[in-house]
Amino acid sequence: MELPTIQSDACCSLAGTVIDEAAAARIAPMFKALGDPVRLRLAALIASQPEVCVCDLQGHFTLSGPTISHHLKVLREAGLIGGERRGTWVFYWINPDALQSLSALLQPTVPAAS
Amino acid sequence: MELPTIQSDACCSLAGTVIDEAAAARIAPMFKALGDPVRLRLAALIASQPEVCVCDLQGHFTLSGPTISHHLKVLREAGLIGGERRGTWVFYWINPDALQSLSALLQPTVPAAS
DNA sequence: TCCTTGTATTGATGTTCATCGAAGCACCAT
DNA sequence: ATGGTGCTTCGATGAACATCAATACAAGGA
Repeated sequence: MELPTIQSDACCSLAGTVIDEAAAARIAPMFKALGDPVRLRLAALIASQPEVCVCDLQGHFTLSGPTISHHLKVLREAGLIGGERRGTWVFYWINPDALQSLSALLQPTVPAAS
Repeated sequence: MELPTIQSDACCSLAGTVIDEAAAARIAPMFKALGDPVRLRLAALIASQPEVCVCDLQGHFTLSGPTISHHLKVLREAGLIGGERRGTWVFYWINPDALQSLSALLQPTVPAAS
C-alpha cells in the first residue's frame, strides 16, 4: 500500500513539519477565520492601525451591523484580534503574535539558493 | 475583555495595506482551503516531501477515499497544490509560491516594495 | 479481453455558515 | 428617569460544506 518516499531532501513546507491532529484542530480555525473575504478585509483594516473603532469599519462594507459584529466575533474567537469597549465605542486591535505564527507556518524553511 | 496590547506606531499589518474587495475575493479561498483540519494536515504532509502519492496520504486519516479526494481537489482549486497521474498512482506536490505569498501577507514587517 | 487496483465523480444527507431583522444591552446626554 | 446612539445577541433562513456509498474512470496485469 505504502510506497517508499524520499524524505531527506530539504523541501519547502508548512514549517517543515507534519502537523498532527491536535495541532491542526488548534491552527485551522485561524486560517478558517481569514478564509472569508469580509473577515480578511476586516483583519487588514484592523491591522492597518493600532486600533480601530467598529464605527469606522462599517462604512467599508455594504453589510448590516449584526453581520459585521458576527465576523468580528469569529476573528476574536480565533485569537486573531482583541476588542474592548471604551465608553460609547468598541475598539479592536490585531493580535500580531497570531499573525506571526501563521506566517511562520507557511514560510518555506529553506529558501531556494538561486 | 482583555487589555489592549501596547503597539508602536510602526504597526503590524497584513502586508501593511488594506485589502480591497477584489484582492480579498482572490486570497480568501486560499486561507479557506487551509481552514479545515484535514486539509491543513494534507497540505503539511504534501509539503513535507517533494511529492506524495495519494496512496500514502490515505493512511494518515480515518476518512473514506472520496473524502480525501474531495479535500485534495479543494486544495488544488485554491492553487495550493498541484497534482498529476503517473501510471497507476496520482501524485501531489505543494505550490511554494502560494504559501510564500500568504506568508508574506501575514508578515508583520512590511516587506520591501516589489 | 476481462479482472483488479487506485483515484475521481455523482448523489444524498446532516451540519455548519453568512446574512438579516428584531430585540437587548451599554453608555451618554439631557 | 428618559431618550438616543453604538454595538451585540437572538432567531430564522437559505446556501455552502464535509462526509459517505455507489458508481465511473484510468491504468496495468492475467
